[in-house]
Amino acid sequence: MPELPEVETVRRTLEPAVGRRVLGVWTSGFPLRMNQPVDRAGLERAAVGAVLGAVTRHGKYLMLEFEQRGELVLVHLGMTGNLRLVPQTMPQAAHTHVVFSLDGPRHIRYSDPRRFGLVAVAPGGERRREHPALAELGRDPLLERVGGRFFHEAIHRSKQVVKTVLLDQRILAGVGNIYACEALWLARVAPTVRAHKLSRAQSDELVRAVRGVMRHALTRGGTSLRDFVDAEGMEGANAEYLRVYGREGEPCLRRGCGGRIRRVVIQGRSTFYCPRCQRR
DNA sequence: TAGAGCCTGCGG
DNA sequence: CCGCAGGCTCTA
Repeated sequence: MPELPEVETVRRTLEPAVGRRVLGVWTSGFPLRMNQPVDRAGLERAAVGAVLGAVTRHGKYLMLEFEQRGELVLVHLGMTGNLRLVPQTMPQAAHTHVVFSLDGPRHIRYSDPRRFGLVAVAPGGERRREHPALAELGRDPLLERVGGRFFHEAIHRSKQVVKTVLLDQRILAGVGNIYACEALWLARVAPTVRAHKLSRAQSDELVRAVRGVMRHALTRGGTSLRDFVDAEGMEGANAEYLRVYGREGEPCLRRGCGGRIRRVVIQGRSTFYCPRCQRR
């Protein structure tokens, strides 16, 4: 479900919880990503009794940071996860797996029907990269300086196709299937091009496109295709601005192109592009 | 470095 | 019933 713009939207809408004290943690007992059980004792150690100091993000990972504590809570939404700030009295939705009760009228609930997500404890501060999920994360294109030089350097020896490289979280953190397709369309690069074939200029263009489609999506509160909602339960409005994703067989929206959008499978993921205007 | 696997739900 | 889904991880 969520890529960088959606996760950032959740982060922002979670901010009202900053300053609240965590009173308790509840877990469903169901395992999450890779059948890993949620470490309830660890969550209690990291959060209970502490004041939520900040909600930060790197790529698709959210981090709940607590005042006067040495650990943070790491959250990844997988495909269908969501973090909601809801009234304590609201009935618990199906597939709720973690709840942080707060000293205010609302508490934080994590739900995830497919259980591909992650709620875990990681060391705080500079040591956060000791957690395996963060260890190899690449640069966040909206938080860090990422230029064509960096990207070109990272991929110029790769034998992979460019779509695969965009999805590699060790290079750019936060790009997912939708925005990879959208950025490639915007940069006029076919997803099947070998990464090492990209010129420095095309790398510049592609990185700019990644940032562009993400910033734009963020201003719309993210893309809701089926079930994405932010912490307040609001859907994003970006779906109607998608240029290629999900548009197989429809006309290319580039002025004067006249091509038809094709769907191919790359790395097991549906990939949409215009064979007419995206260079291969 | 493909491909399978992890899960549930939805739409055709 | 079948295929497909915004992600990641482990395996051959």
